Amino acid sequence: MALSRLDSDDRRKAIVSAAVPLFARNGFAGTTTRELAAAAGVSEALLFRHFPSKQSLYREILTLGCEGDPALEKLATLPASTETACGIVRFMVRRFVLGSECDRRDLDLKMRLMLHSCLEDGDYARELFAAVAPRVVPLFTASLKAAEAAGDLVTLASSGANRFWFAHHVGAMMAFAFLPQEGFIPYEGGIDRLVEEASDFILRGIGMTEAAIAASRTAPPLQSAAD
Amino acid sequence: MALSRLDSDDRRKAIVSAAVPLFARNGFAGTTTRELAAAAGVSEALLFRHFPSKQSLYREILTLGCEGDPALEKLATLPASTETACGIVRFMVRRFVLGSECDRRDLDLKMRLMLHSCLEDGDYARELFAAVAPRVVPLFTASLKAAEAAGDLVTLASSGANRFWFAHHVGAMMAFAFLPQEGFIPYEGGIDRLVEEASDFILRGIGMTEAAIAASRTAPPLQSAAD
DNA sequence: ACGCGTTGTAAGTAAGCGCTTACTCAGCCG
DNA sequence: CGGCTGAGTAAGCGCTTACTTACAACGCGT
Repeated sequence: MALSRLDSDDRRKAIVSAAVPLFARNGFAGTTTRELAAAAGVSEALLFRHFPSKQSLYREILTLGCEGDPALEKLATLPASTETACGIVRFMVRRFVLGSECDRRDLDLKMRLMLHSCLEDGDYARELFAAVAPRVVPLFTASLKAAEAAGDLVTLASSGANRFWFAHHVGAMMAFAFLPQEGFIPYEGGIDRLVEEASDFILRGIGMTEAAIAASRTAPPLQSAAD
Repeated sequence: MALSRLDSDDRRKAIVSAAVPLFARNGFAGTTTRELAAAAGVSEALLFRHFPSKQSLYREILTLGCEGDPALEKLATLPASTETACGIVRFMVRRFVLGSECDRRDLDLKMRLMLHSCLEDGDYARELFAAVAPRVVPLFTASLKAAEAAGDLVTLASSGANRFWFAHHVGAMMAFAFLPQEGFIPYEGGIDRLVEEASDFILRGIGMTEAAIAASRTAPPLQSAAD
């Protein structure tokens, strides 16, 4: 096997990135070290030189996977407003259903690791949400307040953070439903309509007025625009 | 091992019911035939006398698990109405978060099998939803129409079935979040408040008026009452 | 009492698992 | 060049896996 020599760090990274889809697809118990080595194009022995155990390779993948989405960084620059609240919802739903910029595979892998974690100890899921939440939830709740002040949002007793999670749940569950080749929820209508209906459902759910929802429907997607 | 002799059918059932929690907890690849035999209190050999393979035992569990929830039968007796629509939503959310009548374990097992299926081929999930949907969705959409006629529901372009699935998604995802010992979503407030906020979120989302939502909040839980 | 089908098991099997050992070879410094 | 270091592997270790085989014990009709 003609194998180009890499330094330790690059080889580690190569092994990790080759291992991600395997663990995502088959889970920890369902993936063998032989498969991992073959996918990385190296011998099993080399795999164990770089990682003391299969478990430690899996752990490394999960902790690396906890690094937040770069798309979240853009959010920080947005003003708290009705438009931002609506934009976050529509962006999130579109992303869950369609994936990020036509890259459905990356979403697929993350969702699968997420589900595997959820079936195991939940550590990965917990850390992932702990990393993501502080970058989105404060902006979202602030935007809810701004929308309320602007008369675009009904005043509710419900917690802003919880409303964010409910919104997330609708999107996330749709992503799960599309994980198998053939989705398992018999939605009506096509994908685009589904995204719009789900977004509208959520916006109504968080208390947005019909006028604000209608306005957001034709607004451009999220960008760090003027206030 | 002093083992009471059972006839073939009873032994099969005993093996299946012993196997369910193992497969649910550890998945197919993560469960060994030794563990299965030990859990059923029989030898591995007997296990293979009753099931030609580990896979066939797993399949049997999944197909048996597709049989609908008895609680769904009661629904058929309900009239299509605002109260029924609200009742279905509140019932579903409570069930997903708290489990059926204090039996959280059963819910746990079904959710886990569901997730495992979702990570595999999705067949179990698809069949389960195919079995459940026709018993709930028609009543739900009919109730939406009745609510709309009664002035309790805003008229929307959105499909009734899709609105049902969105409602389901909020509840299901909360159930997933509570699968690990420690939930992985940082909800605010206690469980009861969470159930109420989620239900209200959904009811607003499907287009229910605030008045109807408020009325349903104090209504008794679902029962086949008079119209 | 006896034969016979069914229920059950102890003791395997080959194959595959995670992981280790003992080794080769390329590159680099003196 | 010669010795050293670190990347890389072939081969196989001990153990577990899913699955089999050969045989024992029960229950029941005759």
